[in-house]
Amino acid sequence: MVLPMKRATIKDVAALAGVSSSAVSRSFGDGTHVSKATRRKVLAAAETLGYRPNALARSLVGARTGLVALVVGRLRSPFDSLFVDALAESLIGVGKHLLLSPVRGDQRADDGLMRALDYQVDAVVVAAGTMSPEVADRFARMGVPLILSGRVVDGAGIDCVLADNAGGAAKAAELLLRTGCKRIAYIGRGHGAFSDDERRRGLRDTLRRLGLDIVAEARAAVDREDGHPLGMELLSGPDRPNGIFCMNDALAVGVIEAARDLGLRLPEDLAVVGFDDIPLAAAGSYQLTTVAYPIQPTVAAIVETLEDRLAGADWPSRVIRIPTRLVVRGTTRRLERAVGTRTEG
Amino acid sequence: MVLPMKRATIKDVAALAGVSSSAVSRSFGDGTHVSKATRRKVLAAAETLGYRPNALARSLVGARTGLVALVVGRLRSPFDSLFVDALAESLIGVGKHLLLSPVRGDQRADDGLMRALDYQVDAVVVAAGTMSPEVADRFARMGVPLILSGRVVDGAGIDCVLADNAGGAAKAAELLLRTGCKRIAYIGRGHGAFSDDERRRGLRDTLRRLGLDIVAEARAAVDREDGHPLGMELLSGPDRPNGIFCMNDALAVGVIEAARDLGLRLPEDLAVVGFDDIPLAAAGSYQLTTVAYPIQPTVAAIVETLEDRLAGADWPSRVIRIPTRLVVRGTTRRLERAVGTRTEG
DNA sequence: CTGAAAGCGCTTACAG
DNA sequence: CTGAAAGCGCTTACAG
Repeated sequence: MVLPMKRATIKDVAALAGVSSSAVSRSFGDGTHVSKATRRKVLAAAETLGYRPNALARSLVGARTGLVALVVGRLRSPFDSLFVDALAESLIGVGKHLLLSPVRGDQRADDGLMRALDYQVDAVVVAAGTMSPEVADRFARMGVPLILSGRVVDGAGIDCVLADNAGGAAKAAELLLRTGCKRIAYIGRGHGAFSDDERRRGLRDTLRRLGLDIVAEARAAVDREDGHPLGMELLSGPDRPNGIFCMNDALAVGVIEAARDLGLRLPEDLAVVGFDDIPLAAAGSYQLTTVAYPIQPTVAAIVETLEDRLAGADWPSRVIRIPTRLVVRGTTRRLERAVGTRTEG
Repeated sequence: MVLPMKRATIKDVAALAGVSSSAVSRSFGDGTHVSKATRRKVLAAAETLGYRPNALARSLVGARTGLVALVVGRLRSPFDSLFVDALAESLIGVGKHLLLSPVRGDQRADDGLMRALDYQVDAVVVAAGTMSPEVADRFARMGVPLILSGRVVDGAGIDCVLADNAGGAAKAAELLLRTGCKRIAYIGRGHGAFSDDERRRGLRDTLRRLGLDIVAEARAAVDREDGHPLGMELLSGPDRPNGIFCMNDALAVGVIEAARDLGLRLPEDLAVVGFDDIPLAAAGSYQLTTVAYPIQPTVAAIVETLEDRLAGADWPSRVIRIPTRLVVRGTTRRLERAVGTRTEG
């Protein structure tokens, strides 16, 4: 039986290589202030001992931990999991690791944020929950960058990355109008959720410019499962809408199911437009027209902002809007004059 | 403008409270060996300074880090993201934090595992990638528990948690047979993926016991997007199968799309059974019959095993099989004698 | 119960 | 280029 073996430390390597621990440390650092010969000896010793620097001890000295926390809610929508996946992968690319700080119940991201601080994270990305001013302030004072995903909050040192919600909603509204919808409804999350609010207002403002208004609204969580009952409700009433803009694709898919259960034809009786462009939107059974919110650019903007901040950038705060793109599929009617093109900016 | 403020340390608290750092440390520890009065003073001082122990420094001394790494691939299937979500949440419940170690391309989980080790994780859950014996051995020698999710690998100190794949596949096979399917195909991942292999064999063995065999097989990744072309291929041939068992629900949904594109009626012309029971399987548009692989018990078993190991349990290795359950929906024909019941064990 | 001291594994000025 | 020393923020025996 093999006895539990302690991890090799810098001292072990120094001893084997016949040098000081300083030399070992330098050999694993930027490689400066070490002779090639010393470095070679050190690396060889490290190899035989299977030595790898202890990231935790290293960060105690004042260097960065390489840890970035993500405060996130339930991974319900496919969009969320794709986002987490892309972020984790992207961070590895810049030598950082993602620490998950899940929060539930829509409330206090504060707990997750404070836990992250205990681990001396280099930065925190907040994608869910609400943040108290006290906690935000604390991050600012400690110089830990805070990046909000999907919402804008004013505050020194707080950067925000999110979709051009109003623009995307306007595109959806215009498409619905131009394809003949007059009674347009909105289904969203409600309760003051940031992106939801912006999308609803984007729709409303565009409609109002033409003298129309949202004819009905429903609020829910953001699941496909929630979309179904809300769709049923909205579509069973007396003054049925003939167009529905949904806060996201997951809800839209639920609405489509509901429309089918009611025997409505899409897009003849009802047009549906979603938001996100999750993979399922392209599935044959849904063919959902939607406002694409691309994940790669979003994650890239987050990581870039994060690196700028860690490099010392000290602008008061930055808001990056990710452009959206209308993807026209089968749940909306054809434009009278549209020919051939399926996607438009 | 507020100057960046250093985090309060144990010394700051000790000074303010007028005690030694030892006293502070004890007050934040198990609370033993401190008088109530001292403790109260310390906690008050900590409160005013906003002090919280540095988790990293704490773990340097030899205690645990509270970090658990998850080596995971792309979060493609909804099952994966639900799993990550449940695991992260469950770990918070026992005071641990999930560090994401994403790996790509199906290969070397080794990189992710070694990175995890650099952060002195208390344990690692491996849900993707292949692991070299050297790395597994290293974990064993260092006494860091390794828990495999979804696969069995022999090795000292390696525990495994996974579905009762053979049993689940047998249930699927029996249902297909009892509802009249004679030409049964399998669509899976191929390339020796562990669970895929077990499910395929479970199907084959059950069929063989009745003198039948799998009439066709297709290999793919595990996406819905992959299921479609494979379904097309399998269903366009001369000797079309009338029953397909898919390695997971995502693939099955793609197959359903393909069947529809070909004008096949489900379940009359073709029966489809999946595995996992993702939320989408219950959607009106799919109504997929599937072998449910429940996530909560799986995650619970993982966390429990992890805690047992950290508590010093030293059995050589443990394999936990999570029972599956057949959920009968619309993609399979009705049993001749079945009445009323939609779910059977 | 309490504090001074040593030490966890590293890095970083500081001399040489 | 190189090493001895101090120190990062904590905990843990060890005396008192």
